Amino acid sequence: MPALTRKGAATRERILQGAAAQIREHGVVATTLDDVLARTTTSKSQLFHYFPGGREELLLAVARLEADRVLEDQQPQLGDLSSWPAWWRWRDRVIERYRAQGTLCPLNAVMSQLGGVTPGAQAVVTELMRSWQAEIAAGVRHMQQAGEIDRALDADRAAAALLAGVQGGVLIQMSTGSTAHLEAALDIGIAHLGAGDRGPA
Amino acid sequence: MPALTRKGAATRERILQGAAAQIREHGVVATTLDDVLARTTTSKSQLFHYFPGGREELLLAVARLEADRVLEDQQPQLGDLSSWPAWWRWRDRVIERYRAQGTLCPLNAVMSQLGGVTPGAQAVVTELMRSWQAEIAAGVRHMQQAGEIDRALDADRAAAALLAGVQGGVLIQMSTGSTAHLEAALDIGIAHLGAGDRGPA
DNA sequence: GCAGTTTTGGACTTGACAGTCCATTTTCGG
DNA sequence: CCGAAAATGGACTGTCAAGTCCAAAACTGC
Repeated sequence: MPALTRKGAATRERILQGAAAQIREHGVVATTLDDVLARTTTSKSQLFHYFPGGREELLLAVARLEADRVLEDQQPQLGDLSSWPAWWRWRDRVIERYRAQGTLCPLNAVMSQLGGVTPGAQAVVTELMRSWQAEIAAGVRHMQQAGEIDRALDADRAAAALLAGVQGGVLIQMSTGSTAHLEAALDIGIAHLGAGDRGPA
Repeated sequence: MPALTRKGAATRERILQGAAAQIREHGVVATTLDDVLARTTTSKSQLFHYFPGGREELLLAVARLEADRVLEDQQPQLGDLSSWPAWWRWRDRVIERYRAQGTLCPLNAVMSQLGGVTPGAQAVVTELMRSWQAEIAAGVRHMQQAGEIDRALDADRAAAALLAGVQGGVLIQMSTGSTAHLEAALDIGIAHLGAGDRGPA
């Protein structure tokens, strides 16, 4: 890839964002390169100029974008799990986020397109899970420091279980449209950390 | 659809099973109708004869098949959650099942292909989740009857959370290849029901 | 303002795959 | 057996989308 002019960088970005938007609206399967071009008023040669790997490379770039969004959308709550009310605020944020997203999960869709095949695709999700879990675990440790959670608890393991609950809750929501499972997983998961039942709402 | 001859029924079944196998091995995206035909030594006209809706109808039929497998593969353990050792046996069974399946989840793949678009597709998953959760909840209630679980616990809600944990654990395994999250979700989820830590292995 | 590099437009190639059609063979009930 | 209904083979079509290519335009540094 040659050096990028300011104009070039802008075009590349336009294509990327356009692809992400198109996928969010219509799903991966129904998104063709021509759709993206039409939406972004660019041409084939440009797309392949900035994404020499073609569709696959573009999809991977979109996956990275979406993975970042997932964590950003949970901030600042996720980064500050330092009191029980803060935990419940995070819970509300997560539920609200996915309720708004509806039954279309761009990341999951892109992933099952790229399949376990692509090496880079796995890396994106693995890294997302890693940092997500790390932030939750940090919150657990913080609460342990504060004496709010039993120090005997394995913070990483607890975070892993809670994360799994969230993932599953979202997955189920994709199919059923209901956030009931997500809510149950979060409520019970957090309560299990030692928060008792939900305190002051 | 006209009446099915015995031979006809056999052919239909061969196509269905062949499609399922092909998808399990190569994923949905990489599975074409011609692949299925080649593998099952059938012809185009047969496929469209038995699945007039073409690819989409076939995919949906495969989804139903796989959904059934999911529950069957957990029996008899899932149907007999009547003691703590039984719960842990179920846990082991689930983990073993998904470890064996590896990083390819036919059902999830088929679903994100059919998207939230198809009405029938959602129904398949929704029904799967419903009965899965019902079986878990039945186990919880059984344990409550036996005095092993606090009767104040909401069985359905607990089952929902546990199910979400399992789903998420599996989903994460698809990407990372590790069953760590699945194990954590099951261990902590079951322990939370009141089993304390894992008893006699 | 010149030379080299980057950017752009868009026509063209290629391949693949879903779905159609019809003629032929097999099965089934009576 | 016999006629109707079902099953089968496989060639054919149409479409659609990914990716290639080259020549023209714009931009950059000097």
